[in-house]
Amino acid sequence: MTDTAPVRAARLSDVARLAGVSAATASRALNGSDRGVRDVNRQRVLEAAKTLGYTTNIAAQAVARGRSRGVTLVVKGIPDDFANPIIAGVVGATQRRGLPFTLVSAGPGPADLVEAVNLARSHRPEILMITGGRATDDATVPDLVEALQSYEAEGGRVVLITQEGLPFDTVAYANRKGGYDLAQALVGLGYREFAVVSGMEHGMTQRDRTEGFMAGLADAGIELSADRILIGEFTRDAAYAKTGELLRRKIPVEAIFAVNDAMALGVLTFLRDTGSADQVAVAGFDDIKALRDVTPSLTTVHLPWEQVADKALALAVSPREGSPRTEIVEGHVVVRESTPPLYR
Amino acid sequence: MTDTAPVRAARLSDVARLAGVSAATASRALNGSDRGVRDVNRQRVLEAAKTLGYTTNIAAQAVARGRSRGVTLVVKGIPDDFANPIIAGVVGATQRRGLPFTLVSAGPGPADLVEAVNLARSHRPEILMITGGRATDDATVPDLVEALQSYEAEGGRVVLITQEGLPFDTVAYANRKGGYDLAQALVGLGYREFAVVSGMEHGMTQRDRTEGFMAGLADAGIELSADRILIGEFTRDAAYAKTGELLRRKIPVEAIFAVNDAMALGVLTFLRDTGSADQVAVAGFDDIKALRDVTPSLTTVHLPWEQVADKALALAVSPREGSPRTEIVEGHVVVRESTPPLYR
DNA sequence: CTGAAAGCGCTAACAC
DNA sequence: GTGTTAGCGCTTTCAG
Repeated sequence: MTDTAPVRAARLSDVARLAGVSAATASRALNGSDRGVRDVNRQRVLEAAKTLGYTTNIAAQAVARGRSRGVTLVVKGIPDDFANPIIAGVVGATQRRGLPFTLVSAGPGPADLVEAVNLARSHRPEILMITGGRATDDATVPDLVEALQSYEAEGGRVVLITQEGLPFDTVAYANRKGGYDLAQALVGLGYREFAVVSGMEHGMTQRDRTEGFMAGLADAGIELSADRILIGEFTRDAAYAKTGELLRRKIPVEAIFAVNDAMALGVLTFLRDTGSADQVAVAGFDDIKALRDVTPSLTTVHLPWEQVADKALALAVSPREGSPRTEIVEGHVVVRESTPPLYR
Repeated sequence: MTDTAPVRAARLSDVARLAGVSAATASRALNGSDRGVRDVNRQRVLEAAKTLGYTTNIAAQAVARGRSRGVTLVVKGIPDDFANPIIAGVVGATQRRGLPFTLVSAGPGPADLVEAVNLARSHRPEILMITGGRATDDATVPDLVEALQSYEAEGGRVVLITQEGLPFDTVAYANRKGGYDLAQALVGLGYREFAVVSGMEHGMTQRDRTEGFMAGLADAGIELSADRILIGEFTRDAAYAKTGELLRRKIPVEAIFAVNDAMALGVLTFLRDTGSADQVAVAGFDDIKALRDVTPSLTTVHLPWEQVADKALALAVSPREGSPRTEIVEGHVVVRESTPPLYR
């Protein structure tokens, strides 16, 4: 039988000894970015590493270097079902650049984000990215900003995705404009009576989308009264429920705008379940891939997800500038079957 | 203006000094699992840490301890949209237990898995989990096994999810049984003429599901000829295309079994696009949440995703046993609208 | 181009 | 209980 006594993993010094060089040389050959190792030695080291099954001890490397390579992404609110295109994008983008990627997931409470950021900080990554919604009335924002600022002061880079308005490099969506354009498109299709199904009251994303939508309507001479804006949770289920509430109130509605696709799906499903699917149009926001096969296909605002992660990473690896930069990613309206032209 | 000179992050010794204790005591108060610090001192340390904005340097901790806490998950084949219930499950399960979670994503090639495992190894995590499909003819399996074995020899714990048949603790689905039960259920509904849309030829998962399905048919006296089994990629798009091929061949088909839900969606969409949705039944496998609102709702084999991650973690934290354990997670057939009873 | 030596920040015996 | 003293495995001056 094989001996089961815990063996220690091969260390750099083991590799060095086997290759007949010093640890310093082995280090340079294996991980050092600088050149400056004779080819013979480099070969020897590489070979020794292979026969020993050596893998760099990243932690030790991070301690010695003072910082660990790659990006750590903090995500607020990982959904159990729906796709998170941002995570996928960042995973892909880091992979393409050969950067190690680590994910830290934050719990649902407002304070959880700060906690998660501190956990992420403890990894001392070169790049820290944060994504996920934020409430406008979030009392923990100062804590968050402070944590992030110390982190930058220590030499790390911070990029926010979606978290507009904080003093860090940011990639954000043109939520307002998307809402505006969508409203105009729907009016162009002939709709006049609208309702909005939105998420929690203080969410920035939904607020901007809703405001943009209202502005778009206003510019077409249509006013959206407060009773036509339904506030619930940011989920498909909440949207499903809210739609029922709306219709029960007998408010005449030709089209419902849900502030994201997941919610639009809830609206759509409610309408279908109650047999009113062909009487009320539905539009969403995001254009998530997982929904491309729903029927009727969903009119929505397409967001170029792939670009988001790339832009974020580009910001992160470029030298810092005096003041924080914000990259706005614009979406565009995609009209599909869920909002057929309305002839009156 | 504030000074921009890179400040160093607060170290444990800084905290200790401010609290008027030794580094050892500070360490014990902050991170040490043992008790043995007077309450006064503990308070002092905690307070000092807070005023200094101290966060543990995880890397240093890992070096000192020889291993880093938490689980690293290696995922083969992260889809565009990140709709991976296993990842979500593991994120949730680790979070519930307060364990740090790290994700390493493997590229699409067979050798990429080994590479990703070695990257994961270099983090020296306590627990290494691997998920994602494997081909039966994968030539890199020996390398994978070797890497994983050295890792265990070094004291790490390995748990495989979905990757049956390797000498490590494993959580797997009852793919064969699921296929079998589904076949029986469909026969019970009155179907007799079947086709299977499957993924790459050498995939273990799809092979087991297909074999189980065929066995289920066989036990009902139905044979599935080879020309009724379509092999393509493991994606919605491939399934869409393959369905077209199938129908063009004029093979009489009453029901199509797609080996996973994503592919079933492709089948469904093709049928809908060509107006034959109500003539051919469709069934999938997985019961992924994102598809709960498709129409017609999809008959499928429900897999208890939540359990998978929990079981995997339970295996990982329990002491190792002499021989590798395998936990089989069973699914159950859920009949929905996509396979209405067929009266003949 | 290479090696010796001094840390990186933390933990873990081992004394007191 | 608490402090002292060695390291953990790697990188990085600094000499040569």
